[in-house]
Amino acid sequence: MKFSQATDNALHVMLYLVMEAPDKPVSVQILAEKLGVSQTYLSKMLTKLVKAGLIHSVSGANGGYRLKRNYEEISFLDVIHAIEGTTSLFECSFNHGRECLIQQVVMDAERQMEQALKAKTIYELAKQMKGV
Amino acid sequence: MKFSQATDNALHVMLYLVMEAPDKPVSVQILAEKLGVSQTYLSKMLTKLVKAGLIHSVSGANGGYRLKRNYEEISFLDVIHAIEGTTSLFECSFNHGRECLIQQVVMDAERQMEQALKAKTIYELAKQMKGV
DNA sequence: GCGTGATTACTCGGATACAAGATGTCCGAGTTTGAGCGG
DNA sequence: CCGCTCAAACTCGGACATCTTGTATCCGAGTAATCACGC
Repeated sequence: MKFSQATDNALHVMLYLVMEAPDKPVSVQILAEKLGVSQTYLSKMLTKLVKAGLIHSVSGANGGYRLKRNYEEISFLDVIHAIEGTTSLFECSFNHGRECLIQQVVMDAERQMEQALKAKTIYELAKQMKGV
Repeated sequence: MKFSQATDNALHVMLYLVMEAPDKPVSVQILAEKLGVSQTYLSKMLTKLVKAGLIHSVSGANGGYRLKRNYEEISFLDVIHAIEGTTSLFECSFNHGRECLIQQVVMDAERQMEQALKAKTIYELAKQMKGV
């Protein structure tokens, strides 16, 4: 159980967009270059971010990916859910009559983590970095 | 990113041992039967639990697996770490000069979850279930 | 009756196979911009 | 100077290849308890 590389990339892309180009579309080419990963793979993640409604895709010449209007509100959890999916991290595979108490304990802990990720926005982090 | 089936099994095995046989060794055969999984696969997880120091293995006839003395103190986190490993869930793969703030945010959230898992013991849950 | 050896019931660990998911690449189709060309 | 066409620069999405990891099985080696046998 680990966060995937894709999540790592997605978070860095979002941070880059927020810091460097909150209003202009940026091509995959440039984003991939900045991160040092392949264009085609990065585009997979960007597609997921688009489907999750975090960014827009602008097709055609001078196109690329652009943040949506409400980019200040995008949290870490939003990005992570877009890439990793929103299903619970733990699912009991046994069907012992009552609800599984083990599952409840683990899911409670999971919610703790999600709450922390939800509280922190990309925008907040960007401001913090510019301040440095 | 999900908790593995193995973790699910391990937690249930531990709960079973604490509830039903805190002092006697139980063979893999019986444990596997109770959970409805294969013996050979379950033994892999038990081996990990042994290496993590959570249980003992008793070889020979009438052998099996037995809890260690301090079984009241075993937390969910102990079991999960034994199976999943203790490495951090998130590692930034870019080496931008300074430390990665993204990583710090995610790791902070991770620690929140771990703290919740550390606070809950298997023994506590067993008492709770017997009370029902 | 007592010791010795064989049998039995276990764990332990390595080798292996298989499936799923993450990672990574390639290419054809659609879309918009902008430049070039002809009237 | 205006409008039309065409090429270029993009994204989009599917098909595919590869690698790692989780899941699962099998089997031989080692170990402890128990039973049988012989003295």
